[in-house]
Amino acid sequence: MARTAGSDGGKTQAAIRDAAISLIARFGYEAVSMRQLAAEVGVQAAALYRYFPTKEDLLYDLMTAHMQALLASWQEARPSTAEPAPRLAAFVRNHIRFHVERRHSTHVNNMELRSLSRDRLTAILRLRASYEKELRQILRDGAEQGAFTVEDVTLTAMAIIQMVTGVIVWFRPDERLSVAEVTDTYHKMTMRLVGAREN
Amino acid sequence: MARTAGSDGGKTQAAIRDAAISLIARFGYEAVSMRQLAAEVGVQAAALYRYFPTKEDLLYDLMTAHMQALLASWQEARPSTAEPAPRLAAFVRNHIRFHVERRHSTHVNNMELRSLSRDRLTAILRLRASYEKELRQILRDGAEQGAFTVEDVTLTAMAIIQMVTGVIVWFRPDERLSVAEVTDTYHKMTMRLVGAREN
DNA sequence: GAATTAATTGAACGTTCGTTTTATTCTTGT
DNA sequence: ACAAGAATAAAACGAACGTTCAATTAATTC
Repeated sequence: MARTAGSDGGKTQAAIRDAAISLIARFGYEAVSMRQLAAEVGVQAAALYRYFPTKEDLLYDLMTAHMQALLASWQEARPSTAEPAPRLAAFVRNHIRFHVERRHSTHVNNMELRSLSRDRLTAILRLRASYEKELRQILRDGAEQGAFTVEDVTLTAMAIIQMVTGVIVWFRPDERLSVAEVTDTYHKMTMRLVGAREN
Repeated sequence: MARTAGSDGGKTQAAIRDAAISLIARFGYEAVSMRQLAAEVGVQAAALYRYFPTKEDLLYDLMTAHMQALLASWQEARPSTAEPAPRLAAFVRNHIRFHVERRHSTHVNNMELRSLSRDRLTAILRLRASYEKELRQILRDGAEQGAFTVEDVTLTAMAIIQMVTGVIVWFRPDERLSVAEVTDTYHKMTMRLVGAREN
């Protein structure tokens, strides 16, 4: 057999991306075979190679798209004010919202870095660093203006990132807490963590 | 050929555990082959099966040992006082010390849960839950006694665990900060996070 | 409606995987 | 000195892996 009725390259490529994110998030990159992925999409394994030259190319594509979407969402959400407190609040709230909405691809980006080649790992880490730099700048401004108490900007930034990204490890929608409640509590904890003045 | 001069089952088993932790932490469970592991130990792949019936048995052995060592270290370190603040301080300090000392096996326990069978996953998660329960109890006592400000005990416990375990993601000894400095800063951040009264 | 391009199949490639089997050598207790 | 058992090597097993290739059909273009 050959080309099937109604087949469309664009739709197939999108379906591959979706299936790959969900399968890799659940079972891990190494544990997911190209045949298993193809079966989920509803094609033969060979068809995948029309869209992604290798398995690693597919992984890199997914991770790059995730990081670029994260950076874009922060550019969209960042406030214009120079005041540290509302900027930190916006960062935490946007971060949690984005990561809860994209649990699966966040999982892929956090767990599968070691399956990338050196160059591609470097590229992803560069994108990640530029995102974390935004948080460090907020903390540095807050410390300099006396609005925050921060012992070490880099360390505090990592602590906050780990804390808020960790939401996706345990949070499941439709449970005890809503996204809004979780975000509110994390916002309060973050503000206390940096010793923000009450106002 | 067959048995080699100076071979000793006890030493070989310990060498297998050490090599497995370091290789799996670096490359991931699925990516490490039994042949690669055997080469690191300095034996043939078949020799591994004298000590561990299957690859998954080996992984489960490593993860169980890690969790039991963690619980044991807390039993050793927990203070006898009923005051929440020193108890929380001891928890955070012991947690960071333990995890920095055992970066590799912590990595294995955090990353490879999905490679376990259902029953074994449940067993590991049970051990983990009993550890987290200790932290929740401290937070609950602190909130009830008015020593802490805690919006949600479960959520705050997860936030603290994620934050302090995250140290191993970025911290490397022999760098800018010492373990003691990192521990001190995390201790201060944790105390502010839970709104601990100064005293 | 013929020619061209796009999308997919089915079969096969060589390699590596976890694991088993069998035979051989070393160590230990008597 | 020798038997018993522990420890390992070497080779092999079938299955699964990522990937390639030629053939074939559907859609598009002229």
